[in-house]
Amino acid sequence: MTESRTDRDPESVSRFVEHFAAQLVEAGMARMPSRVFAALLASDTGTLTSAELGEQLRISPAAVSGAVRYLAQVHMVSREREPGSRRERYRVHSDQWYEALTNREAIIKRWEEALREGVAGLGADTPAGRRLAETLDFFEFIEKDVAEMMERWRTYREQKYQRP
Amino acid sequence: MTESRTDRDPESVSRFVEHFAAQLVEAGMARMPSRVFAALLASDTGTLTSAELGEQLRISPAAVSGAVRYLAQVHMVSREREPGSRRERYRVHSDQWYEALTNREAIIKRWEEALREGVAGLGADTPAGRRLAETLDFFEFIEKDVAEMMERWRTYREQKYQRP
DNA sequence: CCTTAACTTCACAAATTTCTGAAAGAAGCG
DNA sequence: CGCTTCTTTCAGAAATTTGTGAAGTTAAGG
Repeated sequence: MTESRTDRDPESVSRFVEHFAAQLVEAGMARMPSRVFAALLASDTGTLTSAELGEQLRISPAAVSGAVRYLAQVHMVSREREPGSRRERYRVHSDQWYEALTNREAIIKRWEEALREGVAGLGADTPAGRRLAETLDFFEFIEKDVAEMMERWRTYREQKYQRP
Repeated sequence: MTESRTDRDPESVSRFVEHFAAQLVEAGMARMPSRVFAALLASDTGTLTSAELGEQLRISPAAVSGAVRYLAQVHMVSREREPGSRRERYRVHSDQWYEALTNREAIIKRWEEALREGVAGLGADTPAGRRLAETLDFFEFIEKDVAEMMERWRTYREQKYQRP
């Protein structure tokens, strides 16, 4: 007998969720957001309600709330309201995943700003100032290049998955 | 009167160090490694001894040791022994900076592995399995592209700074 | 309107991380 | 070889972070 979509092996799901979340944690993301994101990735529809997340991950509504607030802020998850209900659903779009990566831009921008101030403060003609300037140069270079890379990915993806 | 290289305005140095370190912390790096790295970036020669770091940042030798152990592990700093001394010097090469970024490869590799297992466990023909597969596809794509990007940077840099 | 389901916020307890001082461990130099 | 200087390790105190229960807020549905 073939399994319906709703009773997929919870064991397999949980194994993936915890394993993938562990990798995200190792990369610096907090635990609850990592677990919630992984659970959404592994869901059938790409959406889960707050209650489903709490039950599946064995965490309190408060923990779900905190995790989702963070994920929404960095654009890895979006929130939807089911019409005619007070349930909220959280959704992962497969393409938000890399938009989130692009959002590293904001971080890099601040690094660049700090470096610029450093060059000014220490003097562009000092050894340290030159080092900072070259570092800044590197960030400016990759920033531009990353944008182009994302463009290439979009092209590749549209062509491969026939879905703009 | 013009300042010698050794008595640059400590105020400016400190301002840059703490400001830049704060940005690194925000990006997920621990505080001491962030401060130590920033101090090295802002040093004249790109090298500092353990004692100099401790004094400048007002931290214990133990803290320096821990921070440097981490930085060396992720290849953001290398250790050198001054010949004929038991002093150790820590150095930041301007090009280790981006080699460290490349080291993100290791992290991405583990993500890919976890995703592959997920696809296998959930079934490549399920909605969730397809979502994971596309995410995996994305990582494989950018992994290749990042390598090429670093190559372009090296070329650009050599040409601009006349220093292979 | 009032009730009730659902999410959020808040204060706190628990767990974890961070940094230090003290002691132990290398390595130059006489 | 032993003294001295520098670095590392380790146990623990202090600070921070994390997750919870409980109270508070919002909005659907009668």
